[in-house]
Amino acid sequence: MAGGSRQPGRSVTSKVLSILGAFDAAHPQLSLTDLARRSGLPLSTTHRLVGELERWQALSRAPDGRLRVGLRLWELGQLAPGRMRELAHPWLQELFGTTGENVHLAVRDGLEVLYVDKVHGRHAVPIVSRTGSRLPMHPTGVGKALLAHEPDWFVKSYLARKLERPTAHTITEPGRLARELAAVRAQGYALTYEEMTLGSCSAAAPILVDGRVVAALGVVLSSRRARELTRLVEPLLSATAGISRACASPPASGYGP
Amino acid sequence: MAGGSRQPGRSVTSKVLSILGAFDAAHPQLSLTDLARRSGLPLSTTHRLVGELERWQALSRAPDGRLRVGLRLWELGQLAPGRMRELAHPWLQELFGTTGENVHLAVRDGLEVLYVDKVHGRHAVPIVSRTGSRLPMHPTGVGKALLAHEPDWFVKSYLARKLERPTAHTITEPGRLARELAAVRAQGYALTYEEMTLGSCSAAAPILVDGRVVAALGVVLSSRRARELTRLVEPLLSATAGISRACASPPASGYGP
DNA sequence: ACAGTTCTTCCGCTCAGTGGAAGGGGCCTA
DNA sequence: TAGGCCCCTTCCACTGAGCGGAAGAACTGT
Repeated sequence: MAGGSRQPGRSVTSKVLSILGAFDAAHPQLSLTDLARRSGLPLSTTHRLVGELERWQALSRAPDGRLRVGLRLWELGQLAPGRMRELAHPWLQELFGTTGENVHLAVRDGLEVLYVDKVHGRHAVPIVSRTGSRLPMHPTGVGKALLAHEPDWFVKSYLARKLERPTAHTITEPGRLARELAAVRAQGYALTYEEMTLGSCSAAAPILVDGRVVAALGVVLSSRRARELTRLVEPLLSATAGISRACASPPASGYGP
Repeated sequence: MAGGSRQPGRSVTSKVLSILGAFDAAHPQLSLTDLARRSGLPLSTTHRLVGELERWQALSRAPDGRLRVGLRLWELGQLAPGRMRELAHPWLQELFGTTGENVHLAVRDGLEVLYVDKVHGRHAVPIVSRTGSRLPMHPTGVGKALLAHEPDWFVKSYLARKLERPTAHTITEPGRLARELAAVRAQGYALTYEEMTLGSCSAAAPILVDGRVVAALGVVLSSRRARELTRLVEPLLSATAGISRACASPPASGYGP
């Protein structure tokens, strides 16, 4: 038999998606063989599919011949629900302007926070989060701000899992975390002290549109300057208020991230 | 016959790509039927493929049930060759800070400019270009800056086509445009006066890495303030120089847009 | 109630997709 | 120069995944 033992039950689409899914922040470019390995597809199949994807510029080749995500996909990604990002960006800039600190916009996706926008200075800062990266919710400022406003059942099921503990300061004890979240909800913003990364602390606040939390805005700074954090809260809150207002007014339809 | 007259010679991959390709800036969300129409696929086929794409969050649904590009594709797009964008962004911000005007980063893709980054104030500005949008080269500042540094054969073939003429000020006469490009190359930057959009003028300069032009930086402002344009050239050039330096130093590999 | 539109499901035929294997090319070390 | 190794590309005969027309379900407006 020529086809030998194929792998039944996998649609072509799922194969294409396996290929695309093989790329991530840690592996932004892959050789064909690596790609086949990571996607779990036979080399020849990968080869053919990659050819088709390349023709459409969904994938492109680095100078060294390795494959990477193509411009066309970037372009397509720009169409993803992004009015929020676009509207919010000027505020991120303004907040960056007044504070001089790294500013982030993030949304919840599943059980993680997805960073959707970022403004930072050009001087080398420890890169905790790139645009497009994901982190768990409980150790990050934006994550706590988002989680605090989720319905009870959601928080409960979040807390019920085994929580990662990236640093010794991470709060993972369910009772304490629940109290922390209640405080966040009450005061309208979240603070973190080295809960995700040693050396960094942050302040974050939720952005509400029509009473629903759609995103969170966060500021990160070096933990040596932790005491300055409270001074950042006021400009942070005025930025989130501004964004909320901007999002609330226009013809409401389709706010995602 | 059950299959009836299918459409042979189109791979599943190409169908998936037709579906994704049906989305563009003018149609960021589509109903299933529209999607089938625009992609040229039978409704039932579209339906099935959309289902698979949705499962992977490559597509998602707007509150009204229409389909749009999903978060997952945005995330994937963030992996597209973007060191340049990332490195350059702080300079765009700085340039925006010193000039207060809309700042763009663009690359050439095919015969068009693709806007890859943008910094603008929050006050209503006529949105000429969104991140991810395309425009022809000859009427835009960044386009002229990029085109001026392409090899002769490329420019020749560009000029040989029928050139769009979005406004009465657009330069489409090949001889005049060629002279204009020579001037741009000589002085190191390009200026436009209402050549793309009435009411807007711009200045733009190329970004060189290892002697190759990889992108262009542009500033747009209202044409009422056209005489201020020349004052923007110096900060513009210092920004492009800064970006060039930043791109040149680190381990060179894989600069795209 | 009825006509129009959009979405979803069904099903048997068939050809596009499949993946093992073999062939080509580059780059080491001996 | 030969041999070993890895990665990429091409080939081919089999077969089940994909196909799309058609029927039905779910809305919507009149």
